[in-house]
Amino acid sequence: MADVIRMPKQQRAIDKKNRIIEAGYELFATVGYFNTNTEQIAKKAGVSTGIVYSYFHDKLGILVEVLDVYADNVFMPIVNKIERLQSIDFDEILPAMLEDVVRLHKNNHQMHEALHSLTASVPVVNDKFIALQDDVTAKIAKKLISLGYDKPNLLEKVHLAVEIMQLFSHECVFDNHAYIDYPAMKTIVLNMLRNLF
Amino acid sequence: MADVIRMPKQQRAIDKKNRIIEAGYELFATVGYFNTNTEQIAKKAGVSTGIVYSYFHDKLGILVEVLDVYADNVFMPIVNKIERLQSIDFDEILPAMLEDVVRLHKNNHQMHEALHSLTASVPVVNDKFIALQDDVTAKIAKKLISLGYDKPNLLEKVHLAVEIMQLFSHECVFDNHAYIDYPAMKTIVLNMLRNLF
Amino acid sequence: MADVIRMPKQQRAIDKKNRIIEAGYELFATVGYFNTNTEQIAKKAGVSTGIVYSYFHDKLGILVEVLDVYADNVFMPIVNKIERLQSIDFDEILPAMLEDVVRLHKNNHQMHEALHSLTASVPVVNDKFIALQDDVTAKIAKKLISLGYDKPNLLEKVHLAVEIMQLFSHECVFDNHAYIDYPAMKTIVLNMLRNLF
Amino acid sequence: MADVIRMPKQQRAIDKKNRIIEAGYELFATVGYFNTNTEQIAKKAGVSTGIVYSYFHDKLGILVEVLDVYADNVFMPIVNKIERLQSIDFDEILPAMLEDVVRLHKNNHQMHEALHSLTASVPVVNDKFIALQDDVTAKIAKKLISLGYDKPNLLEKVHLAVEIMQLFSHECVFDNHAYIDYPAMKTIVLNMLRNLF
DNA sequence: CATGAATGAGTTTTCATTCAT
DNA sequence: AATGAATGAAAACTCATTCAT
Repeated sequence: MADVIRMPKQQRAIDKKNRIIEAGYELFATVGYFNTNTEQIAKKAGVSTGIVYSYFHDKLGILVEVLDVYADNVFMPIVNKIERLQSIDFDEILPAMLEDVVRLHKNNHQMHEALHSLTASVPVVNDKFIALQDDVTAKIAKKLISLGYDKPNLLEKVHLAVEIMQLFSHECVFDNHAYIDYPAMKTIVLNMLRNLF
Repeated sequence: MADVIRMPKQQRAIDKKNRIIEAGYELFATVGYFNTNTEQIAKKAGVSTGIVYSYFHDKLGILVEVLDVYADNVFMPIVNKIERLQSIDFDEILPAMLEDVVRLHKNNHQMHEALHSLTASVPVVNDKFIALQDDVTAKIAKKLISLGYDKPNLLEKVHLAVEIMQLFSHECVFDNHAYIDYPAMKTIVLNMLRNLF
Repeated sequence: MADVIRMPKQQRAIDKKNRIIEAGYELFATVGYFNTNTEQIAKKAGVSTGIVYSYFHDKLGILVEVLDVYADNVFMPIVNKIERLQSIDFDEILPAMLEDVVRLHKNNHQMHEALHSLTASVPVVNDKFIALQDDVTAKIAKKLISLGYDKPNLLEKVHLAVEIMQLFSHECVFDNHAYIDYPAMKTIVLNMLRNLF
Repeated sequence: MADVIRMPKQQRAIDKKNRIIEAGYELFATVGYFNTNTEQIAKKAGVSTGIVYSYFHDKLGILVEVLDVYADNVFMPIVNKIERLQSIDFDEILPAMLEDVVRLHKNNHQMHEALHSLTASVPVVNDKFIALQDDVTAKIAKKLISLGYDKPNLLEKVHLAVEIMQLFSHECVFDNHAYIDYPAMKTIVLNMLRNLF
């Protein structure tokens, strides 16, 4: 493993690093981490294989930064939106948030799968996922409390709500089950969430 | 890839095949499919590497049969129990079923992760997972109808219920979030499920 | 690095392992350890690159076994001969031993260089060399004592004698200095050694 | 390989070149030529990797100049001292010279090892080593003759004496053998050398 | 002159699969 | 049928050298 990794300062170098992350993102998302090799990443990014190891310690290092991008793409928009709320109206918040989660999941579901698939065998991915969930839950709960929410077990509820939204998004995106009526399911899910809070 | 694979008929051969599947199960569950090699499987099964290719087309072939075992271990007990019900009493059924799901998940969660992780990159695993979910949902729904359940969107509800139970089991097993009060969460989940039906 | 290495039991496999060691011996001797790659070793040994890693943990593992062969080729014949002595007559022993050292060095000097060159950067080689020197010195000293030698500082003398013989052999083999009259030098060296004991 | 290399004339450039040689010296000495890369040398010298190729044809070019520095550090002081002698008194010269050789070896033994290790695989290093030994031997012999020494085989004796001193220094520096009494060995070595001339 | 980013061939090592015995 | 040695393509990673800026 390379001793030192380069922190690119010139714009061109930053672009290059980002292109590698993007290429990794797409390849990991489409064929999976273990089915992607560094040469493919380099080729897709339009760089040499060597330069990859100037910017990343190793292949896993790319994954870690891809995970950060994923977090920024998928969770941050939702958290940011919640944090800008002025008042609590779950009848309004929940449908809007569910829309967002579904939409963002649609754009990133392959990456979600690819990353989730590594939690079992790659500790750093697992740790990052947990930290991300903790962060999201904590931020949303904090905001709700600051807006006056005062019922018990808020953290558990937020955690569950986020997970159920993801679960539903997952169903929508993959649409694997012919017998499922998604609009109906959506209504059911929103009812569940409404009752939850 | 081997042209023909053997359908073992003698008991000794059946045992051998099963030992390979078991070895695969344990290894895939503990270190993941991509981190396991065929030599390790053969060794753990107490057979030669060559013989593996008499019983399975390739490494993926082992995975497929491991997946079947997983289905039998995890889903079938629950489905069977439901199918033996004489009457519907959700206040009784749901807590009992949740207990079962958590317990079975505890025993098989590593395999769950390992298999789930392959849905993105290995089509056959994805297909099998979907078929399994379809089957479980259909069987439970059918039973409930036969016992007189007549509210709408039953398939969507069953599907959701099963997924939420798994989601909760997953949380319990990994216990990754220090701020979660699991008994409280369990009550919340059971309430959600109770309201669902 | 391979988890396990194979201990070949069949004669064919033993031969193969030996052919790899031999190939390594020749290549390390002629072009040096760092200028030899595993593919070259495999090719010279007439085996595939993969099989090398069945018999050796890694490239360094080959070096270690090559070192053992070197020790057997170069030091053991001399030690064995000393150990078979019935009486001490340095006027007879020293010239004979010097002849042996020169001859063996002539046959193995390239390996000597190659191995010696690694003592600085490869700890295991250094350790083996030291152990070898210790062993040779101890065995010769022990034999001399058993034959009645009773002057002081025997270990220092034996150690020095062995090193000076090697030094002279080295000079003879490489014959790098045009101005050196080797027969004359030999006489001088033998006188030194004779006076030493 | 760079077509042309620069002969630095400005002081700043000379400093830069010397810093590269120094950096190479330290790195080759501590971890060996093959375990050092040009980036490390450049970094340690405080220059860019590119500039290295303005002053040296290639990595080997650095080694060659490092070797010159080594020669200046280790052999020249001893030769110079001999050349300043006014009369021959071996009882005085030999212990003093041995002291010098041991001291200089102590300061440079890592480089000695590193360079010696390359004689087998890098012809230019071998050639330089031989030329150096020839030069040292010739200069010392010439001086002794000019001071009236007239016994035969002087070149052989000087050559041997220098080598034995190095051999002893090497033993002292590494101190690898627990059973060696170094003061006693020193006395033995000095006796040998005294008898030699 | 100087920089350090970039190249890409080369290195070590792994492993699914085959095949001689 | 069974063994496990053998294959060789492919993977991750390194580094001497070049070159755009």
